[in-house]
Amino acid sequence: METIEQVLESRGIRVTAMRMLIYKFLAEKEVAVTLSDIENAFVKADRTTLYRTIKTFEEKAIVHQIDDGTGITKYALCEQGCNCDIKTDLHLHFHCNNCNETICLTDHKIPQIKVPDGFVSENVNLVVKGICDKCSG
Amino acid sequence: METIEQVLESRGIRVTAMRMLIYKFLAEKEVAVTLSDIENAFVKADRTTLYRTIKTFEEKAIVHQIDDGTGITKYALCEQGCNCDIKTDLHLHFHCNNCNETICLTDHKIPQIKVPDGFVSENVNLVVKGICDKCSG
DNA sequence: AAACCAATGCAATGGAAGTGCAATTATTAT
DNA sequence: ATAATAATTGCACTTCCATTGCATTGGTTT
Repeated sequence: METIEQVLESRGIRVTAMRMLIYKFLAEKEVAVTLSDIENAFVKADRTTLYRTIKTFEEKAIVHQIDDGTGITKYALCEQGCNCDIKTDLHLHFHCNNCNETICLTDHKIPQIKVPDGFVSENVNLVVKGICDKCSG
Repeated sequence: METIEQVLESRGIRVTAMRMLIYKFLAEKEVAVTLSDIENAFVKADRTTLYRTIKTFEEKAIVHQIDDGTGITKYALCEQGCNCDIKTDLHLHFHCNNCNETICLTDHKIPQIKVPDGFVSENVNLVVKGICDKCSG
């Protein structure tokens, strides 16, 4: 089991208290979070710091960005099996229309999508919307 | 062949000069357009009018909204075969990373996506990113 | 023609994303 | 250990898109 420090260091991210807290916050969350979510969790910290921390995490490929169609970008930790640094990685996310939460279905791979002749597919963003398991129960 | 007036009236949209112009503009475009695109095409009209016109079109299901991940929502006419009013309709859009344009691939159907037990799929948003036919030539 | 309702224009607001710069903190070299 | 250096954080500000309230215009109906 890797510690948070080890995770950060192994990706070339300098360890700070703030970064460890934010990483911990993300790790505890089951769902993708917005910048506002993080802001609300760390009211003492500045928005810019939180913003740039997430951007750093994103650059170093320990979080990935999710566009679930709500208009607000969300972020989630890259789990085992999530190859966010690989361009051709296929993301599958589920957005609940009831509780408005977005979760990563990392173990659900996306089938190959055929595109017309002349088109080159580099990346696929797939968001399934509906009712999640908690809300449908 | 339906006239623009007929299209609008059949959906319960009152016909105005502005609305006909905007509809015509959308019909002539091959790609999905942003609100700014429409603004630039109709500099004499007010942004609010254009905005609300698009929203009206959207409510009446003659245009659909596209979130291609650029952060700016785009709109496109619902073509034949596009059942935007039907919840389970599967949208497939292609976003070109080179020219930044987004087009609807209405004739390309999306394979059924399996979701875990307890999840109910109502809608799927699928955006393929890459290089379009014009840019790859 | 009067009354009514929808459509349009103007002004302003809100929210999220992003940037420049100063201040602070951590790291490295002497 | 201390000075020099580099990275991180906080504050203020800006930009851009989306959205709303209200007054005004224009078209319909009686």
